[in-house]
Amino acid sequence: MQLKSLRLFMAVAETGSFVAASQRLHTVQSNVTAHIKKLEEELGAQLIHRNGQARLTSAGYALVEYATRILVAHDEALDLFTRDQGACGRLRIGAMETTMALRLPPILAAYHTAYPEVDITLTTGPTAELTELLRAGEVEGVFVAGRLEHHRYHLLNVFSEQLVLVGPKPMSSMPSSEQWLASTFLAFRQGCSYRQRIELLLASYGINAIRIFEFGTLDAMLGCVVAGMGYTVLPLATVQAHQQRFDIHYLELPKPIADVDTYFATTEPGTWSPALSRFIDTLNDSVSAGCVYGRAQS
Amino acid sequence: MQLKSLRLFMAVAETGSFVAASQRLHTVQSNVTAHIKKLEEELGAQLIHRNGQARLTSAGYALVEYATRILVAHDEALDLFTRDQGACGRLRIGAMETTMALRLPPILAAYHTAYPEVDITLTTGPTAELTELLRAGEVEGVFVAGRLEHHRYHLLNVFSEQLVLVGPKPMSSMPSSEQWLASTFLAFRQGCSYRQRIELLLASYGINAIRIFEFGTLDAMLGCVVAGMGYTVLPLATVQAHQQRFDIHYLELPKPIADVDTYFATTEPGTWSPALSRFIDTLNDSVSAGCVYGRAQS
DNA sequence: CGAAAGCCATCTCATAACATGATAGTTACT
DNA sequence: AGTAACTATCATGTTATGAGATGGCTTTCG
Repeated sequence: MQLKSLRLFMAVAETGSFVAASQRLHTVQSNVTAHIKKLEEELGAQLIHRNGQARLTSAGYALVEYATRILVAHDEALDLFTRDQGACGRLRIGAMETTMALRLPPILAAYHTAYPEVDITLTTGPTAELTELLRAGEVEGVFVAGRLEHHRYHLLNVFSEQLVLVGPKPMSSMPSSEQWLASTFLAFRQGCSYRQRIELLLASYGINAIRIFEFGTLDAMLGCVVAGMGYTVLPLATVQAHQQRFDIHYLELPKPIADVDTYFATTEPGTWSPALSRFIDTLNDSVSAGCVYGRAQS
Repeated sequence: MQLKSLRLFMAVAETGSFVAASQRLHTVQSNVTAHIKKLEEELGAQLIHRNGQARLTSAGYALVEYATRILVAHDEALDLFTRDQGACGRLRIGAMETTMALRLPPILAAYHTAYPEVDITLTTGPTAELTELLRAGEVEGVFVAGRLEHHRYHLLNVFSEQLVLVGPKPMSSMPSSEQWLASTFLAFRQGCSYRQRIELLLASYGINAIRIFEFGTLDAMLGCVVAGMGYTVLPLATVQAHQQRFDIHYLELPKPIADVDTYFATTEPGTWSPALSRFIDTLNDSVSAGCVYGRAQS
């Protein structure tokens, strides 16, 4: 059975004539005859009466229902891919906790307003986990800190964050080694790229082994900072957004360590679903950002 | 886009391999490549990652939903027509009032029990109207009295009725001409074949013009018979079934006029939908009857 | 009743599409 | 690096398809 045959069949059913059907679908009458005949052979039943006017038989009447379902689904699929604009289905996105909390809401809102038919699934996690999800194809794109290094991905530089050291009291300078050793570093669970930054920073101070406490959510972590449990490192914008609710203080970090770019990473263009394409459009509209490619590396 | 391509695509999606997909659908790997490639060209998006294992891209993931819908509908249609047994959809049947009331219920019940998925639409009317409905394709089969004479139909002799004259009092012989002229003949509306019979009978008595009162339903007609409004002609079985409720009496009519066969008329076999085929099966199971064809006549 | 017009089935032919098998190129794994 | 498994590409024979012409059938109109 061919989609073309079903289209011709429906055209005959609707026009009541083989000739009219052939004209509607820009082909020739003999073609219509051949397709209908083949359909009839496959289904083992005459589909159309040929007594003067072409009317549906009982069997044809029964086929109409299925043909309609098939062709409607086909049309929708074609429309989705070929017609610009419009998206539906599911969109699975991953993001870091901090990005999710601060940067994503307006973008998601804009996207959802524009394409309400898309079901969005959000996953949060540290950069390493997100990268793995993307690699495994369980999400269609992830917001991560720093460039991905494992595969060939399409990277879109969407945000530039400035990391700051966050503590319970005002700080005028970096805590001393003694202070570090006396406190705990609060971080997201393994894989958080911010955490790697602070480890790098501490290493430059000659501090290698510090106590680390891992959190799953931002709020819990900030609560513990306020309680004086230790320090953490977060984007400046995130800290400022939470200073109303938490009595936290920050210290700017040295430039090369402080600057972190957040990328939206996906597989290469051309593999994008319409829903994903539209999301990237929305992203580009929301931020003015450059666009670079990551390269495979062993 | 071809159904074959979608099947291969789904096979690749499910097996995760072009080779496995080709084996599952009994074809060759290069074929799978070609079909997927064509699909990708048509949709303008890469559907499958080929990095070692064949995983769906975001676009492929989006297509799965539509492909599933299309293929499920296709499978159902094929199953419906090719697999024996099973029927669904709609079945539109017409029948005379008397057939509907007495003969059809057990048959419809049996059919509905066997094929609950079929929606049955019943239409009642006199033979002439039913014939027209069948000709116009608005019903798939009709129960009519006597052979259809207009087109080439498939006729199934399902019931043999014996017509009797029905009146309000016991009769030992045919009413006299005076009695006829003094009363009314109660009949279903124009087109009822029983009515034609009585007109034939009366004509043999030399009575041509009698008063006729037309009814739409059996109950109304019987009520009027009881009230002494006139005579009517009905199948013996129908009269006997109603003698509990109505004080009616009957007189047997002369053989050639009394005997009426009820046929189930449909278009020719081969045009039957599965639902209709199953119905005819059920009919054949319910009655032991011969099977004849009506012929076209100008 | 007969002629004409419409409509569909059939046929042929040229072209396009397809399935196949072999081969080359890629990637992942050891 | 070498191997194994996988996919892309190519050449080829076959099939399927679409277009046009023709003929038979039915309906319609004079």
